[in-house]
Amino acid sequence: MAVKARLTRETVLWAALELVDRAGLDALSMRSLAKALGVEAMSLYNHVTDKADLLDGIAELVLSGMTLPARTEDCFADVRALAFAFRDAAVAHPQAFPLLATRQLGAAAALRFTEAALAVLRDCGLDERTAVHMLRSFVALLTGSLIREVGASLSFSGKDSAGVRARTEQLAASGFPAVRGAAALLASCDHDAEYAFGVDALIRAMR
Amino acid sequence: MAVKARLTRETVLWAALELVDRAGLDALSMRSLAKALGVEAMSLYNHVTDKADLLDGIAELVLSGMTLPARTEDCFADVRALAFAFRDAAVAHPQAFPLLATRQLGAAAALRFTEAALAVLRDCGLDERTAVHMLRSFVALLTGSLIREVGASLSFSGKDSAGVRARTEQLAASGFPAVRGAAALLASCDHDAEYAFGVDALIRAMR
DNA sequence: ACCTGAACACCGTTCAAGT
DNA sequence: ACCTGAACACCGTTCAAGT
Repeated sequence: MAVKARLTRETVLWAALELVDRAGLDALSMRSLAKALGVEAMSLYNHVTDKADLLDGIAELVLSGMTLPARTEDCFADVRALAFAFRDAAVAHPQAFPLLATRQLGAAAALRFTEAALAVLRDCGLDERTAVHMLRSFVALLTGSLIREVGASLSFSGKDSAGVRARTEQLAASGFPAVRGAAALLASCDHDAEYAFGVDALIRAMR
Repeated sequence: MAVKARLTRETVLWAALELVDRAGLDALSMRSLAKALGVEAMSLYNHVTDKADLLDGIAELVLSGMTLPARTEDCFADVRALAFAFRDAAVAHPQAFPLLATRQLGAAAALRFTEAALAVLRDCGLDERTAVHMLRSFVALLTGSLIREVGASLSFSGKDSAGVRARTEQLAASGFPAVRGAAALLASCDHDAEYAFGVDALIRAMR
């Protein structure tokens, strides 16, 4: 709308992220993005080399939006805060998160986070090698948790009580005894609490 | 080749998985799959409802190929064995793994694994609620680890020593002190050891 | 330097028609 | 019941042409 401003890589990436937030990853095409910008599809190629580059750019944009927590005197609390900063950045753009998880983010965008995390882990008394291992374990846990969370989105959060009840009954009738026993627990998921459980478990392992 | 056998859902799914293993997810289209089966694209719709159903079917196929380890007297060793059975199933079809991670696998295919894991965790002395939390943390860690592993594939495994050296220098020149210090460790990744580190950390937290 | 329009070689999916 | 062929409404990307 308004006057058609000159395109830049920044405006293209922001518009792409906005489109993904609003309509999902499947709705993002070079043509639909161009239309949202009031421009022809081919104009985009002056600012991104191809669609893969566009997706990389979106991932970097989301990652660069992460606010790193201030340090405190408690290094374990700092680890926890970093984990939740990661989550905050991800759930701010849930539809875009698969891009972060799936593609190898060219170190550049991730380095701020890596630097902060390594510094905190070293302060907790880990040697360099162990700090890197621990960082990788944390990132894997956080990534896996968030993939489940954004994949499950509404239906699994427990808000949809009819769905939860239906799933509980289905699990209870599965014929697997341990599954039957835990049916109600398996049928819904408090993502925030689940995330905290995992983070705290790894922190416990660290001590 | 040979006589053109009648299509079934099974043959369609197996051919799809074979195509993904050989040429990657991007190479899988209804048309390319049909050609591989010596058939027209529209014939596939007699056996899968649409492409999403096809992808679900592939995910289930991979998951159903998992060999669950026999129980031992050591429940913690059993947890570890389950984690590596999960990894074995995934790396047998690395190109297909993003399908498992991304989509909500309709419980059915995952239940065998869930049942085995819950039983082992209960035997380790966890109550029902904690066992479910712990299972979710494990699955998140394993999923996140495997996404990194299949995403990084060759280049990051340490085999490509020129690449490792180039990445090390780049990280060392990044201007981030903690990153610079750990540059060599960050530049490559022994996926098997990394996986074991994460699994053992969570097991330590469990005890 | 940046944007456009037409074109190419693809997609997933529908529908009516065959057997 | 299952397979086909033509068609529809899309894709990403190229290229030559405009300004």
